[in-house]
Amino acid sequence: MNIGEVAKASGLPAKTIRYYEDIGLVEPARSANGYRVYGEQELHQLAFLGRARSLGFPIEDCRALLALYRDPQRSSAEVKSIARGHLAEIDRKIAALTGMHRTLSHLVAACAGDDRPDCPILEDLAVEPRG
Amino acid sequence: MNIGEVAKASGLPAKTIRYYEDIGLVEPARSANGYRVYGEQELHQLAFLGRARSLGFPIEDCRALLALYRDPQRSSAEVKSIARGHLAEIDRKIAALTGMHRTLSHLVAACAGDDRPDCPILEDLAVEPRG
DNA sequence: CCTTGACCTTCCAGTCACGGGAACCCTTAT
DNA sequence: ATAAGGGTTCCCGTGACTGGAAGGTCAAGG
Repeated sequence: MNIGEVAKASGLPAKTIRYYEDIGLVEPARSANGYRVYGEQELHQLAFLGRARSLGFPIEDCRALLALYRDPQRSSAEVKSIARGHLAEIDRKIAALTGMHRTLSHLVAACAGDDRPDCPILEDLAVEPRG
Repeated sequence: MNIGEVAKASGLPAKTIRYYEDIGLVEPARSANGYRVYGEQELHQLAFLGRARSLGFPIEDCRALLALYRDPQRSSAEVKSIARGHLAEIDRKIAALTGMHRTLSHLVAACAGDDRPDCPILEDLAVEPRG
């Protein structure tokens, strides 16, 4: 398969697939004309990466997960540890966003949104320095 | 005030303050020796930016908010519109993260985490391409 | 045989919001 | 004279791609 077919089948853009080769994630063979040639295995691995990325795993986690995926001697504990780390990161991000949401939604609710200049949102942002 | 004092008072790193000048957000005067010189007004504006950034507003939103902050003729409607746009973006991000969290927490719960290779997490990631 | 169009290739630049570090200048105190 | 602790500019790196330029390859049609 050429990169276009693999892109269609995996759902990843060709650009992304080349990038993954660049950083050593999935390295296809080359045909005589220099085109990338992918087999079923590479296709599976690219789809695996796409799914992992869609769950928000950073690339380095994906690299580790892919290595475990390839290794029949892996322990599920290693996989679970990576997933738990990522889950903790997700929790952190949700907490940060939830805090912003709470503050901002209060401010938005308090703002008249008319043509006068008075605005609780700006008043909140204009907090005293050093206070 | 020199950049160090302003950094302390505003809570922003000096690097960030220089960056904000680079992109035209807050442009201080210069003293004879080339040092940046900040007044109270600039300090307030930098603190304003720090607060806006801590609520997750992207820089271009901050630029617009700062312009409104400076403009006594502003309408609160403009401020509210920016805030609502950002709030929508936060909602989008929370929804995406919540989806990841749901999937991942199920998978983590289902994984034994022992020294055997069988792993529901990897099985989920190894979804069939094109299916 | 030539051309067109759809592929493919590499490489470079840009994204966002800074942070690290080098190399150098200014001021004050010892 | 020198050392410490400010300040300055400039360039590179981050994460995970995306866009675009310049050019090679291949199959079909006139």
